Amino acid sequence: MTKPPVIDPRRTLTLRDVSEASGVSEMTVSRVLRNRGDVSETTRERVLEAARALGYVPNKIAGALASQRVNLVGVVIPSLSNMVFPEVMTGISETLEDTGLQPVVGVTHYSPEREESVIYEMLSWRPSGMIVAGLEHTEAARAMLAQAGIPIVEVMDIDGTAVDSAVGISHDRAGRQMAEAILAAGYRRIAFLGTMMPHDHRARKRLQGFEEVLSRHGLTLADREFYSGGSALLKGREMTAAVLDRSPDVDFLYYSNDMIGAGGLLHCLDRGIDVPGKVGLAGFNGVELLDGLPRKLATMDACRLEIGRRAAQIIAAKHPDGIIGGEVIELFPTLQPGDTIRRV
Amino acid sequence: MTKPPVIDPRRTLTLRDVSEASGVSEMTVSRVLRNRGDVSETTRERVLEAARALGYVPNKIAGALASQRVNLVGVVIPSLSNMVFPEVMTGISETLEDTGLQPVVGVTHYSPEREESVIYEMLSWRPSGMIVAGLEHTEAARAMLAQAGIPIVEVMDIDGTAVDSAVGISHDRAGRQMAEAILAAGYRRIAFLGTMMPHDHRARKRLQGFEEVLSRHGLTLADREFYSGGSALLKGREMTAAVLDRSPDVDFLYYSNDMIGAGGLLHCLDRGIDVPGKVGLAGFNGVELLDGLPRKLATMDACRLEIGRRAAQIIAAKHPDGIIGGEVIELFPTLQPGDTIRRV
DNA sequence: ACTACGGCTGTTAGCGATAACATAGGTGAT
DNA sequence: ATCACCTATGTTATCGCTAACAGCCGTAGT
Repeated sequence: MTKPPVIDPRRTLTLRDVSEASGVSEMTVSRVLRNRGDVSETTRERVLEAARALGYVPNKIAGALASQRVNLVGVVIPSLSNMVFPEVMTGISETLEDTGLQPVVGVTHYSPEREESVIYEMLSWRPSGMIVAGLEHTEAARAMLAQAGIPIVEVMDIDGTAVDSAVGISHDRAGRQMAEAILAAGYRRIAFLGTMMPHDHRARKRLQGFEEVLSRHGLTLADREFYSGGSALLKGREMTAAVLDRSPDVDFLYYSNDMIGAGGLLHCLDRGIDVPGKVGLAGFNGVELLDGLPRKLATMDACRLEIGRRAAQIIAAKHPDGIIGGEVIELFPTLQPGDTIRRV
Repeated sequence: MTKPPVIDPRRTLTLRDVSEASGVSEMTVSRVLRNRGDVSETTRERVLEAARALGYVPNKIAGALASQRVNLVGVVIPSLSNMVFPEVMTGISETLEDTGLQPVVGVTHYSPEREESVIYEMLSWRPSGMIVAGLEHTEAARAMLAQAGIPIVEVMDIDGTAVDSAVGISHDRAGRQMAEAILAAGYRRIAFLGTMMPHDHRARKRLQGFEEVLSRHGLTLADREFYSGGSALLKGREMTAAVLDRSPDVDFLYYSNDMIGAGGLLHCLDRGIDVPGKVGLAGFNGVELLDGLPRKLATMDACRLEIGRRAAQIIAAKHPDGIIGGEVIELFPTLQPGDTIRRV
């Protein structure tokens, strides 16, 4: 009664193969495999058995086309290698886990053009939502996102205009806050050490806020040093050495991230410099790494995990297709003074 | 002559919209957008203009279904947070960039079941190839991969049987090599400090090779300490403290990764322990971080970038569909003695 | 002038699934 | 016994795009 199985063993299987093997219609197989609609227990078992025996893997491409539904969420981030985005990813995955949605990551390397093309590629797969780092995008990218008809969440930063929703912290405010704390502790000759990346808008905004507070107190940066590429820890050491060499009277080093801050801290300890007495230090991000250092670096956590979670929640909530207007969620980082700022 | 544009502005655009807007057939639009087949210059421009004006984004789902081609490569890795896989990813992205192929990442958290389901999900999108970390998978996962009819590359490890191709190093050999070097330097009371993860097969194989060399020299591990979760740097400190406390006569600490090794090193330096005179240390991976430490930790690089590149090359090469038999590429890590093993 | 051919465009038929509706039995209420 | 109704299954028509082939036109060769 069954057809002879003279089919090409290389050919990939379809619903039809399973349906023939189990003697029911393709539709019923589809129902079983998706757990949707009523199917009798005996049929269900027969179908599952056949599917398993054949090693059938559904074709989601066809499924998505037919159902106009895709369980993918695009996540566009600048980099995977700096510790901060993986943590956002963790928050996203965690939250999406229970929703049937799945994150798909794209990396832009801080290039707006690459970001545009990554967004284009992703949208062409018609995801259920998009999470994009930052508020700065090319004109075209913004337009695509706005038109896509799906929930868009821009994360990390809220200083600017969101396409739809946004979850993040104010980096400007974070910079100010750190400046206040440093000034309150009595430091006055302050240097900045950071990345050279022209498209790291968040670092830029922090510095901006930072400098503004300084200037409000009649101060300017005593020195500044930039780097790009290479081992951040090592760069932190080198930059710190350079700054302290060049400006021996500097009494505070403000780093654009914890990794170079940690390098600077190690350098100071090596040199026997009194921290935080003679020189204070502070970074940004609150990375786990800091816990293992000989002394705890002052920092400000960027709420990375929480940002990922909230962003994913927004996507998941809108999933059922009620196009609600975008919401902007501001999170507030806490200052962790650590051991590298004088206590007042 | 043109239909009144009374269409729902929310509706997502299709080829038909562009075709109507530019006055040519859908097929011609498709040809223009894919740069395939002959299209006159004037038509091409008209179409591109229309597509741009409308903000049309092609539907790759439909495209993939029709053409039976998907430009995606699935990459399945255990984790994003430990520095080693992001680097593999970098090698992969880099190499895939010129091929029109695009990596899609899935994370398993070292869980075989999760790995199986990630693989299933990915295969259901019919990617052009798969890159999977490790050689150990569930029965079902192996079967799916083998049946998929696409190039499969298992990366990081070559001690075992590959489903198709493999690119990696022998962790067993790496463990042996490190043991030889340690013994050659005269250390005899050796402790191991590592992760508790039952599914980190590569760490297990390294330890296995390591212990075998010890036992060939009539030795066994003097102590061992395991951890899971938390800040690796901090854990490294804590574990090291514990071991040195418990077994004060230990003269070498072999760590399963550089991060905890670095923590251990910092601890020893804090305590003023003579490294490498009284106690030697070694890690594994060759992470960039080490460059910034006060002293360079002995390690062995895992060829991560190169592994990513070679794996991607294999996928790209097979892309045109000649199902060549699998190849196994062994890379050879080099021992970097650093400053934490006595020179002989 | 006739044929051949290459450049350009259109037509037709799926790709493999699912939504929506249709149908065959059984069940319970009246 | 009749009808309404629910369960379990099948049928039909897309989804948006591309492969494959078909057609038209102009130019060049003979």
